[in-house]
Amino acid sequence: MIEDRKLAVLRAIVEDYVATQEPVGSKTLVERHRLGVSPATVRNDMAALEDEGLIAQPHTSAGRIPTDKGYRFFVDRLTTVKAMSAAEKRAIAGFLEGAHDLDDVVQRSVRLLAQLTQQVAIVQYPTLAKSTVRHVELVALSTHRLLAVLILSTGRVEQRVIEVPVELTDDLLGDLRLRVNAAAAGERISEAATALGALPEQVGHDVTPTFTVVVAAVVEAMSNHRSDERVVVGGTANLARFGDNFDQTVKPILEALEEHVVLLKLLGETSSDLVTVRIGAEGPIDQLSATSVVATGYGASDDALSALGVVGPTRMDYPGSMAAVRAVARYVSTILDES
Amino acid sequence: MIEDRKLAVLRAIVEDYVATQEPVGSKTLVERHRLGVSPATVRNDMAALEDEGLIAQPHTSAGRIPTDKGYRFFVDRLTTVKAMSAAEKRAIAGFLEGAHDLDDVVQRSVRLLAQLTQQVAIVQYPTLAKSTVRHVELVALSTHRLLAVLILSTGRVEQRVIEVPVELTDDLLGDLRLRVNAAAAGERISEAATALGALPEQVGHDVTPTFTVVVAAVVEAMSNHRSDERVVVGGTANLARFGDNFDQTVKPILEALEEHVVLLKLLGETSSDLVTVRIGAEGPIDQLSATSVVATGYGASDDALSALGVVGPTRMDYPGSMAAVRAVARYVSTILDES
DNA sequence: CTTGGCACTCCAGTCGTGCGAGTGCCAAGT
DNA sequence: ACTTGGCACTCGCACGACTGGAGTGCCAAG
Repeated sequence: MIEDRKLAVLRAIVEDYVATQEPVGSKTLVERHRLGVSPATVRNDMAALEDEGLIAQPHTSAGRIPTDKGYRFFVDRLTTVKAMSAAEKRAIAGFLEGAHDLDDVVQRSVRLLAQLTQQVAIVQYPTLAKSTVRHVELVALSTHRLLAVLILSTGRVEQRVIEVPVELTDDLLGDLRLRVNAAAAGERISEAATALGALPEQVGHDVTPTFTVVVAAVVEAMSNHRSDERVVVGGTANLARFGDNFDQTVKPILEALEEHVVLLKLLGETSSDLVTVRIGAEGPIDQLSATSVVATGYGASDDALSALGVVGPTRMDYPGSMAAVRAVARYVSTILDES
Repeated sequence: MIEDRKLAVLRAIVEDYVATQEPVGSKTLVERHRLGVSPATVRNDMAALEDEGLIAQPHTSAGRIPTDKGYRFFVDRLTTVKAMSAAEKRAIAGFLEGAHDLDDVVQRSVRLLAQLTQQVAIVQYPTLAKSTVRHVELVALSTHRLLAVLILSTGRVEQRVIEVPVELTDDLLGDLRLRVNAAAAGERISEAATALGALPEQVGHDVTPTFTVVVAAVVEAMSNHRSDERVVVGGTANLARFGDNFDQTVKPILEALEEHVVLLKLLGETSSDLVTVRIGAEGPIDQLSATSVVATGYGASDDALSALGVVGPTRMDYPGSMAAVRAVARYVSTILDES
């Protein structure tokens, strides 16, 4: 039971500090939270918590603030993801309902997430890896160039300009289109790639080079990491919550947020159905060592296609953020499933 | 000649203040710039400049800083856009060369511009308004839904999911595709829209509703403002140059930068071949009253398709920014022309 | 019209000082 | 074995006074 109270104290410290952003002392603690004990008792517990490395004081004779380890403990053991209220659910659904476009869905999700959590939101575009090829369209741009447009089941569209070695005729283009679609349509892109690879061998000798280059471009477009790498960031204005001295705290974060490759690493390690929380220096990115990341996978039906989440100061409302991230991920998944 | 010196003083003040970010006094001024006169003389000139509203002092007994009006004067009369060095030109060309994709071009341009100017860069996607329709592709998604993909000469791709009232057959789809392309391909989108409008009347009574709804969706996709409205922002970390008190200065700017609609207004009023400079409160957006915008149109050949520019503190390096903006706009135009 | 001189202003940084929040420890109480 | 009130102690921080310096405006002389 003494253990229980210690944890209650930790929870209270975290909640208070998150709310006020100020180190919290024993006295204010017992005032605000109804722990049925005196400040002195709380002080003893605090000393113990400090020994365990869960809280720390910025300087002697200041209140305590949670350490990264303390937050970790809080998140792992002291928190249950609270469900969103019916009103919030309606708001989310309503906000995402109007989207008619993949871009639109992603865009709205970012905004929504940023607004709900009052933090920086990141949404990764649905990954190609697990989607199927709906259609491949080839359009002649000039005599030696064509545009390949790849339409995927997730609604994503990839495009490539391809230089071809021979002069393009309508017949050749038609043949190409037919064969490519026959081989690729309906397949998962990994399978489509192999199916396409066999194509050039099946056609007349004269057009083999053309087939080769086109197939290569289409395959490249399929497996292109750049497309997986697309992420959208929003709510950067919420970085204001970080407090002052911009240069040291916020600037590196903004820089990291522009490195989309970096963000993908951040989101990449999330598992599908669980909300992952990475606190402070736990993450792989130095520039974000003062921030926490709450993320989760999302996507149609069973397997996760992609990920979304929020980035904020370690001092953040974890339960709230986790709930919001989870809720948005679910709604986005539903919407993607429908279309 | 006294006028000449006054202007030289103004120029010197602007340059100094931009470089140091500190109010500049008469003494430091004569030291740094070789005006052949004494501080006292400069003081007289400064008093005159202040009367004219071109400079101001934050408080008595501090140096002077330029007012918005002063910057305006500086930009209009005291500055010639300096050409980029050969090395810089090569760097720009090299940076943009690798792009093979419209998205890529835009993305790289933003980065480049942000890096060159050390400020926030904004690039608007090429406008649809003046591009022509390359191809319209219709793909069946299910029995009553199809995906319309609109491929434009700029390389932009628009897509719409359309619900159709009748069951889709391959024949119907083929007919649709044929007719729509015949009407629209090669046309500017305004003309394509009218051409398409006539389509439903030319087909059999039974499929008219289908044609109507598909044509409507395609036309909507063409004229859709959302596509014109796409802008990409980069280099927000450079807002650190603003100095401190984040909340009051930087936060509203970040907020404004996320409102893409707002940014379009900002870019929208730029003329094609000239670099437009909007200083401080001259702009239409309150939140950006402490910033200046340097922008220009860009696009293939004669008519401007779109715009790009940078946003920074009024205290910015105008000649440098103008040069960079102009240079990048030119290179992007060239590249878009090629593809 | 320029220039040196001079009195004046006012910001910014420094140094003390006192207050208050918070702590740790101890002895007494339950 | 815990809890609790008391108490001395520690610092950070806000506040105020002070001062140095940069900068100004004005004036009279060149």
